[in-house]
Amino acid sequence: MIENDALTQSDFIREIVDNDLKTGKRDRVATRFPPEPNGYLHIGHAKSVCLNFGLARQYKGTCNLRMDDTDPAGESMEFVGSIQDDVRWLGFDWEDRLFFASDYFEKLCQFAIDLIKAGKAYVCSLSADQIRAYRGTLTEPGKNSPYRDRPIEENLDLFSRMRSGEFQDGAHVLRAKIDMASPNVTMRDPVIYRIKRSGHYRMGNDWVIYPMYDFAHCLSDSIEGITHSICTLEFENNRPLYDWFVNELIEGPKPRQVEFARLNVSYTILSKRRLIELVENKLVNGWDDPRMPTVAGMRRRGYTASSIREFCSRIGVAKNDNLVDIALLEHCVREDLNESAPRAMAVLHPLKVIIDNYPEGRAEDMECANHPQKPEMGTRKVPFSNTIYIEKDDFMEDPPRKYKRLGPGREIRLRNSYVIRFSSMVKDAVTGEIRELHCTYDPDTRNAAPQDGRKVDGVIHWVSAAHAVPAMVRLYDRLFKVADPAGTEGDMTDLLNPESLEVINAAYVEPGLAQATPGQKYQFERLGYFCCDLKDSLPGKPVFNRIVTLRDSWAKIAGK
RNA sequence: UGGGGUGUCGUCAAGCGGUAAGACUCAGGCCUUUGGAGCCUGCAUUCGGAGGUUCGAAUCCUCCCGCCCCAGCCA
Repeated sequence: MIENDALTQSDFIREIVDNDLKTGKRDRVATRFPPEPNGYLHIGHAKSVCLNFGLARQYKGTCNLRMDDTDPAGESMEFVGSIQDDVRWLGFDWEDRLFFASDYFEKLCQFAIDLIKAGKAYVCSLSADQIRAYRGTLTEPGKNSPYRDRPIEENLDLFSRMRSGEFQDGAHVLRAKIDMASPNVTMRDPVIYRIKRSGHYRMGNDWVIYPMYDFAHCLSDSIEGITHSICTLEFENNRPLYDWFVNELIEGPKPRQVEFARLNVSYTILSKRRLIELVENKLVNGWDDPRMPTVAGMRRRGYTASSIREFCSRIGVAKNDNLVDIALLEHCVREDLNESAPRAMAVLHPLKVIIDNYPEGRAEDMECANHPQKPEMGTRKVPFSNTIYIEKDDFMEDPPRKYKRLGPGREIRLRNSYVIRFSSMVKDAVTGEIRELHCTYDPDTRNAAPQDGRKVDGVIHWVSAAHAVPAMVRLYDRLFKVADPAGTEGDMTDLLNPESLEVINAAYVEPGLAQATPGQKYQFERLGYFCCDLKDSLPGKPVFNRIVTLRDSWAKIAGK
């Protein structure tokens, strides 16, 4: 079912894996995708999911799904559930290997005791501020904590009492004894356990001490027999620490950390902190708002899993800082939907057209192809009558030269129907706004060229006024108005695109769409791809989300 | 001014000493009952800069410059 994947792809990570296999350093590949369940997955996570699960598939290995839940603040089952939904929806399967770092708390605690016994860890009773001060700066070495040389027995006793809840939050921490003068700040006696009485979404109040990422992650990898621990570049500084813990505590084959550049996409933001902000400040309508770069948001918008996979495959994997053009994502979506989405007609901004020489009360069923290049997708019948709606944009009172649509004296083809000619227009006496158009049709042109051989260039879509179904249509656009919001100064709120959502309450769709199934995707001809909303659409009262517009070469000409 | 990483077309990204892939974007053209789709064409004499090694360098060496990450009891 995964058609477009990485089976033939290559990148520096695959080269490393190839080499580890070839030299016999490893005889299998085991990866893991380790999100912290404190938010929803976004397109950046999707890149990591595709990489980790893709590697496993390519090398016939395994990829575990592991919740990296070592800091209870902000973690919840809701997020655990959404993460599973999203990974599964993206097309990947962790089989029976769903793990939780929190399930390793007991083992991790034993590892910490091993470290203390080896004289490589100590309980430090400095305050958070003091620890910071003792750490030194980027250019100056740190100073040893006065508690650094506590006897092993005392450390053991204190750590055990930390665990049993004898001390207040923050009273003590357990630290690795490495090197306060290391030029790499992460090696300056990092904290590995802290006291936190917040309660854990899974473990309840079983624990009051929690391991830090640097300690828990590498050991979780080791426990699971991970061979290649793939993470993003900002953890490169932490690799010596990763290796230090593993070397001190693990025998036999050790996991190898490999870092790649995290994804950035133009006109959006991928920092989890910022996304949480958007949701909590109600700047968007939840994690699955179709404008969000979250997997849930993209799914709701109507993006397909395969187009997201294709995107992840096309952007590659490297170590350069990057800002991938969102146009590439949109391209992947169009490319996929062009193949699979049945066509339909919908009028977003209706302008009434009366065809004066067409018998009133008469209706004809027009046979329409569901896909112009794919006859196997069949046809459908769309009713036509003397009063139709066309798009306001498709008429201009004083059109420019290159405009190929309706105007005074002009003739155009109605898609899947007749050729009509403009006769007159009716304007509002007060506002001057065009109220309706009167046209005549050429009866010989039903799905046929005019008999006299005259050329009709323009084609516009329409819907029969008496038969069309009113629908709500939501037009989504990029969330931010600047290409690189993350790299732009100022309040994020000021950078939001005020036109990222336009709701049309009174659009008209062809009758067949009244019963559209939520999640079904269509191409509304000449407009774009639309998805019947998963949550809000009702039979007879359909709601459609615009997934992405069609490429619009007229907009380019008109914009010049 | 410490340490780690990284600089190849507008944006991603191949390239691994033998003379700059591909994709997206963009610009033209063909075709078309979607100004859609499709098809064709064009788009880095040059690889952050300067030196050097070599018959030959984006690839090796030296120096310089830019950008990113690290001083959470976050991950």
